Amino acid sequence: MGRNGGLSLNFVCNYLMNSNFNISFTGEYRYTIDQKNRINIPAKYRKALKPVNDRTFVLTQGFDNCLLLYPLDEWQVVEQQLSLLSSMKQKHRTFVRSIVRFATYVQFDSQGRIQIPDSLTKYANISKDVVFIGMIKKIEIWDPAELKKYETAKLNIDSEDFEDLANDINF
Amino acid sequence: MGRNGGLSLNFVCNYLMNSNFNISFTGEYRYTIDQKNRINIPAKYRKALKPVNDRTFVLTQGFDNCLLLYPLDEWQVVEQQLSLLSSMKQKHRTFVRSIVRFATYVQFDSQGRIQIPDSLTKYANISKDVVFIGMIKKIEIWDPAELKKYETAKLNIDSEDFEDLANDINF
DNA sequence: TATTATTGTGGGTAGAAATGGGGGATTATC
DNA sequence: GATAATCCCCCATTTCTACCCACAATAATA
Repeated sequence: MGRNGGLSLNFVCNYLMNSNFNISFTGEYRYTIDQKNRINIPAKYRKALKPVNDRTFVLTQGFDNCLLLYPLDEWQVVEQQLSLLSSMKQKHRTFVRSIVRFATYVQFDSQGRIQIPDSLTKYANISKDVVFIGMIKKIEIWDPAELKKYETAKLNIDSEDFEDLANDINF
Repeated sequence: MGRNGGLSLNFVCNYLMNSNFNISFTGEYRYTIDQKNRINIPAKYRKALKPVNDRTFVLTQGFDNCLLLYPLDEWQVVEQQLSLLSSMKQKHRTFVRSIVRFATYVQFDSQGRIQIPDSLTKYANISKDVVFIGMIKKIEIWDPAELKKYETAKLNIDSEDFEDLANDINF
């Protein structure tokens, strides 16, 4: 910082490009939702969020009854792609609508919480507890019961597929 | 700005990201129309509107019995495109006419409301309630019943297409 | 172990947002 | 020119939400 509280250009550049902020989202965390539909975002995720994002995520519907939380800049990539789809084609319109329709900009408060719209808690069957799962560039939010349901359903997934994929990515 | 004239980090970040005016239209909101045919524009959309637009949108017919609301500057892009179509071709003329003919400039009042012409409420079957759906660069306005009708009709859309599209855009 | 910082959860409150309605100015219609 | 219709600005009320403070639980540190 400059001596009078102003920011030097070097400082800002370093801050913005600094590598602590390339940290990805990993791990699993469990939290509770309060009466005002607020949930805490795991501190690790908050710390991993680049400052350009200005404490904002985009929350939307994912597949399999979970919610997806994108850092603002990651979401803008998605949007960019979506905007390339033609609004003349019925199929494309429907697709864009189904994704964007539930997307909400959420900025966490000074306590680190975001508010979840009713439509999304309903979609994900969220009532009391919530599980965060880091997915590298984005975050999944599950109701614990839904997650379990999904897991047991997928337990007998062909483990060869799994191995194939693992090989593909050099895991 | 900081209290002593220095720049806060948030301010700098916002400035670098071109402030909050790159924010797009997302999410879904429900409002009611009043006796004077006025509807509130969701505060989030108003905030996302660039100041150059001077509180004005262009309202017109969309596909699927919904209305479309373009920020003025986005509409100008559309007009630009339309003007490239040949006026020699009958098909083009019809297309241009069908879009432009119902386009109305609307400026929201100090309460944040716009007024909807009768011809458009009639087209979209709007009577009492209204659903706004953000579509990134534009906004759709639906009558709830029409929307539902449309949704149930599209429920049996090929879900493979859906997954393909989702894969394409890395969602 | 004692002490301090951080994190997660609860709740109150000022200000913003949503909605309804009045009334003057402008425009349209006869 | 008189009347009606419409638009635009203002005010009022209720609902909602962003922001604030508080505090317990946990983690970190001396």
